[in-house]
Amino acid sequence: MSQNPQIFLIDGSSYLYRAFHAMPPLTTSKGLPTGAIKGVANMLRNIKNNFPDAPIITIFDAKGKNFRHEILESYKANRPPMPDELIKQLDPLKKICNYMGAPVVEISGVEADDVIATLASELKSKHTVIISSLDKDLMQLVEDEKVLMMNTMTDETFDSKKVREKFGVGPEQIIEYLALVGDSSDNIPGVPKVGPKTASKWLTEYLNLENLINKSSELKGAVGESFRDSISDLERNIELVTLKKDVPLKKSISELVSFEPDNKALEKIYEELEFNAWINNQNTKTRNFKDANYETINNKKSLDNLIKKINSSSAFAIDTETDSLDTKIAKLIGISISVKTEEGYYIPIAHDYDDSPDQLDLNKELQGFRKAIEQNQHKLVGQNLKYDLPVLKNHGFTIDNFLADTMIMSYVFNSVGSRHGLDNLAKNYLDYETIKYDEITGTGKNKISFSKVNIDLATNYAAEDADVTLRLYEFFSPKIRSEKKLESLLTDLEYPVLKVLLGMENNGVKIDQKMLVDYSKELSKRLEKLVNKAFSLSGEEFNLDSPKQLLEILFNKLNLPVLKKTPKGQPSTNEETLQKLAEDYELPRVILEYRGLAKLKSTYTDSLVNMIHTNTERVHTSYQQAVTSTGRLSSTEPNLQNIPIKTEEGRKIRQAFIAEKDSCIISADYSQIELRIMAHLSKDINLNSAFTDGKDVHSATAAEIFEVDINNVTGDQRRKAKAINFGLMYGMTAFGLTRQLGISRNDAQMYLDSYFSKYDGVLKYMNEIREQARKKHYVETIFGRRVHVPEINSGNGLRKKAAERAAINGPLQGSAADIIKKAMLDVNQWIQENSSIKMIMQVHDELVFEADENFKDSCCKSIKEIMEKAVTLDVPLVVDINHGNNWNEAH
DNA sequence: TTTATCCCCTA
DNA sequence: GTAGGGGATAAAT
Repeated sequence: MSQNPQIFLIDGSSYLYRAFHAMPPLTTSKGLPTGAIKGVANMLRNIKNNFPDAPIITIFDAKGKNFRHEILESYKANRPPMPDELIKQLDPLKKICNYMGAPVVEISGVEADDVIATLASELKSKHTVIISSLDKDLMQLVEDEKVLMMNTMTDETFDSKKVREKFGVGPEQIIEYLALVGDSSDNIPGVPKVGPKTASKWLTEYLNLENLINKSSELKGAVGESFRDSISDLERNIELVTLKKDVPLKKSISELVSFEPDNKALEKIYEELEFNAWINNQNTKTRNFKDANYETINNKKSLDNLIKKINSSSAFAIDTETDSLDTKIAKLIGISISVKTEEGYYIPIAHDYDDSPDQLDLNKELQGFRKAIEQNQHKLVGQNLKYDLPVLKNHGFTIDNFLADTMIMSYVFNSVGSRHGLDNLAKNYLDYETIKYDEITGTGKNKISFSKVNIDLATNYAAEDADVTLRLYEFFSPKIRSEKKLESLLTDLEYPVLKVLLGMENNGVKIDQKMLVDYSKELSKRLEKLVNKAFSLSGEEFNLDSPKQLLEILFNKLNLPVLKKTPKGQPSTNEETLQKLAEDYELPRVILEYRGLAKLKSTYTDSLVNMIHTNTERVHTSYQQAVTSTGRLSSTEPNLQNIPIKTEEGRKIRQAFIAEKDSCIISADYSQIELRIMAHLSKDINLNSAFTDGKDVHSATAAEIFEVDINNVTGDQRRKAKAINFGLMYGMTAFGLTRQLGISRNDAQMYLDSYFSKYDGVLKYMNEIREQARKKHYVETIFGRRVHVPEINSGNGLRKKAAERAAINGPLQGSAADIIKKAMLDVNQWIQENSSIKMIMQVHDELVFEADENFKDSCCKSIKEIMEKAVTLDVPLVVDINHGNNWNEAH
């Protein structure tokens, strides 16, 4: 290592874009976007923290064109303009850099890279220059002992050896390498057919471009031909990728190096940007909270002390460590508690490794602790309690209440901004990097059970999780408490729903295993026949499951016409395309049938059987309460919300969803709930009257659009009206309608115009929603749930339009989700008094029950009534309800 | 072993 | 056109 002092040159523009896309769309309470600022500023803080003595200079691209545009007109022509949301963040960020003592340099007419090259060449005699950037062009500047490059995101440092490893050529060859390969992000065309492999091979063999050009006749094949054709472009490419090292600077080097920070101004701008965690925290610890104190509880005295603290606290966080994600079999390895931020306690219970120390026994020394938790359960805070509560319950804790769940708090606060796992929340809201589970247990085949984790390590990890959970609780509490609707949504809807979901997951659903296994065998036989048929039609064997191989057969071997391409440019083989091809060819028809049956077998028959729990012989899905942007639940392992229904074959899967002996399945679903919500929210007269008069809504719509009597609506007219009604809820476009109905663009537009002229209340409502979204960046459901649409003012037209559609859909889908959640609470309340029925599934607008055969009719009557009364809208809510021996019969 | 792509199932 | 989960293959690691 060189003895010269280090200095950092930061490529601000490069990190700005990266942070903009990587960070959640944070804004201040006034709506100023801050995600990108925070990302870049955080990186600077880390550098300052890790290299406290190194000066930093930040370089940004100046606005406008530069000399490279004169060399190549199309240079960077494929770059979209900088989004508005990003432009707004430029000035505050540059201020922060300056205040931190990392002066900003931007010079017009050249790029940031040229400025960096100039600074590096001036500084390298007296400093070790570390260039921090994501841009590979800068690799050309690397010189061992003098200039290094670093990717601060991944902590990779590049010397010439690392450059050679990554690109196959040294830093001095990078310019010629780039001239050969080109750069798609800068829109510099390289030599066609020459990629990284060929370029490094040639440059290693011929050492430089000059030799390569002189001996170009030796180069073989199509690649050689392509090279000879492109020789004239190479000189231009060299000019484009070579960085200028003689850019005139406005400030002297010594001035830049000795630039002084302004901490007062820095505090002030952090306040304006609401980076609260950074205020008064100049020294940035990335891992441990300042003075955090984590303790292992392994004797009676410290346990009693902890119990006292729990008793006198106003809220305490709890987290369980176990050996399985399945709560039904998970064994409790330890429990962590935090009663006060910066404090955390870990009680190891079942750690078991060589020399593991004695631990307190759950049924002996920990009895008093168990009582304390039970008695203080109304003060209990957790992160994803749907996991911890059943685990605790299975280990003898009687808990059916809690104070807060930080995962749900985050979800209600902003369902869109980020994922709601603890690690993410700590990072996004506390600026804190947690110890990761994988770090202490390892991954893949080296992964060890938590019981094998050293207790000291486990204490740091687990106590930190409890500490972070309590901090998150304190972070979200005031924010949610000040918004009464959000507070009510959280405590009156989501928390009670969490408890209902616990019950449903525990109930599970009975599956007819034999039937599914038999069906799977039948499918295997039919699939084998189809495979053989496909082989004989195509003249060779291939993997029908591989779109890539199929594409080769269909379009290259058999030369079928390419009707559609995938987003990545490959000819598509999706159902829609194959359907059209099937009109003229047999193979696509066989593939379609194969795909349908293969999907049934792999996704439903086989995997559903695999998910039958050995202990209960039932399937227990996991409902995710903090995933969707709109408030809906989602279902995983297995997903019970996408069981087939549309085809006869598919419905056989539903026949396998059965009830215990002397019980039956009841299915209750809301009819047209989202359209009814649209009627309620828009107050459109026509739409409202269709529902209040109990008409068939699609026929009523058809009657309006086509100006016929509702009794004379044809099947085709109703089908079209139905498509329009559905499109309505998805933020319909004429283009979408065209595809759905297979009609011309003009006709689609005509139907739309006709619709909105008859339903002008709907049109008005849609415009109002878009307006509200633009102003507030979110829309609201009937229950006051917020659906954030951060890209509503995006400079990118496509994204903006997509955000508008999401804004229109949000209140409809979201209110429907609110309503069925409320219905679940009401029905569950009623179930408390009726042991003869269990709620077993929720499928967005449908609730499924398993009920005693003897009481099925009275159950149906009660459930229908409760669900229809869950909320009162301007239009009636209607529930269709049925019972049967299986889910298919009940639907 | 992980990640990306394509395809397809639901409300 | 909205909102999701997940299987199989192929490439990247």
